[in-house]
Amino acid sequence: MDRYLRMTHQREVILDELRRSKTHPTADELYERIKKKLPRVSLATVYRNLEILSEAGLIKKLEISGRQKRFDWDPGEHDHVYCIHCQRVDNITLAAPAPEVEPMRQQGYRITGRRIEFSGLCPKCLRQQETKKTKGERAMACASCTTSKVSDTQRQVLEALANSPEACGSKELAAATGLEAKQISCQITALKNKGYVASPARCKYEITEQGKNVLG
Amino acid sequence: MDRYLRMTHQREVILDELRRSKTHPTADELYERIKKKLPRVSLATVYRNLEILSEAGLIKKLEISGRQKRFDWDPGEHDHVYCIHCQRVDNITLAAPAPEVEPMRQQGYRITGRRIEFSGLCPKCLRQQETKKTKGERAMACASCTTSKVSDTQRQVLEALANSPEACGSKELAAATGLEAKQISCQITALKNKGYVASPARCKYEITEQGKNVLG
DNA sequence: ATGTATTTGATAATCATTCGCAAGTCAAGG
DNA sequence: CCTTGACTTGCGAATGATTATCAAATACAT
Repeated sequence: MDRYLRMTHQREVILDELRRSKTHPTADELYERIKKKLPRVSLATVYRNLEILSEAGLIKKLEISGRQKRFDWDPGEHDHVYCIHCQRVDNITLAAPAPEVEPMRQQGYRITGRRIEFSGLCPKCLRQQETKKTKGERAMACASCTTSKVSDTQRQVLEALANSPEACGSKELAAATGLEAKQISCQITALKNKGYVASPARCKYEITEQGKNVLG
Repeated sequence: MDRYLRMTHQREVILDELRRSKTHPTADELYERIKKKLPRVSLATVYRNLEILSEAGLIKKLEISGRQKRFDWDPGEHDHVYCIHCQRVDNITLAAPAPEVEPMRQQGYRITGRRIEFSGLCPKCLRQQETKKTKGERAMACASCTTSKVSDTQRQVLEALANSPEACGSKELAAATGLEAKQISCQITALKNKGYVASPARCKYEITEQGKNVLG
């Protein structure tokens, strides 16, 4: 005897919206889409219902690496790949149909679930990566904090800042440049030292006049 | 040319403390232990160094299901089980030595990593579960919100509250009773309706005189 | 229709983790 | 031994994702 579950309008829309998505959206992404149909929904409602629906087995909550959880309209058992660059998650079919079992109750555990998860670069990010020939930039990133001229990476960051209408955080810069958040903060520090970037508020950055000259 | 890595005292202690732990501690657990040796360390330092050390490949960051990340002194490739009840994480050895591969670049992805993760009940929680014969309590939990007498689960929660010297949150109650957080909040609501529990502050609960009578 | 358990919206709270900053350290080169 | 500049640390405040609270609104069996 399961707990009673009402089919409210918002519940319906949430389920419907998830089912029509080919990707595995986060609660937040789903919320943005649902707002278009139900402008008054609360983010909490989306979270609540995703939780309830996955408890009821109608959908599945994916706890892939990373911060945000994603949701899958298909509650059946299957595995995933995620892109370490853009965080996208896709289904994947294993070559060996038999996953693998282990001596039941290994170490005294009673096993009730298993999860297999691959990671790598999705086609899109792969292409992007190849055209950018990253060179040894990454390891050198922090060493370049004091050189007077800006590196390619720093130029990228500066350009992103120049294009932003207002001060933005490192997350946005990471998204705009396609660089890792790690790198961003390091580059920001370097750029601040050079006087090309200013921080009007904590965690917010903007390009200085001096910085614009570098780009120009 | 890797980035220059200093071996500071705190770095040393953090690495040492992780290496001597048989389990896979969270940053927070590690912090608690390290504080005993270095009373002035900052939690941020622990996080920072765990991140740096795992980037350097000296340790490994585990992104197991759940909120907190855990750390493994063994950076070699191996798989894990975690207890869905107490969150403990252990190593596990697979029966089939060859996990499984899939047609490289499936769906256009360039695969660079894979993770296999089992879940279940650890020996300790298994025993605890068996002695408690949970019955159908769980499904009925919310339906019982209005019955006048308290359920076994509610009694458990009340006892935990009675034992607490001050008002406590649902997380603590979950820990004290071994129940799911979900259930706790439901039971708290029921107990508040009955007048056995009061909430002196948001998210904090305490037992009322009336509640104590029920227990007595 | 009606009573009532469930659900919603809005918002505050939580928790794990990260960031900014100023002060402190370290190692190599004078 | 003393500089120097990159690396680190402690601290507190900020972030981001998710969850909880609570009064008001709903949906459903009867």
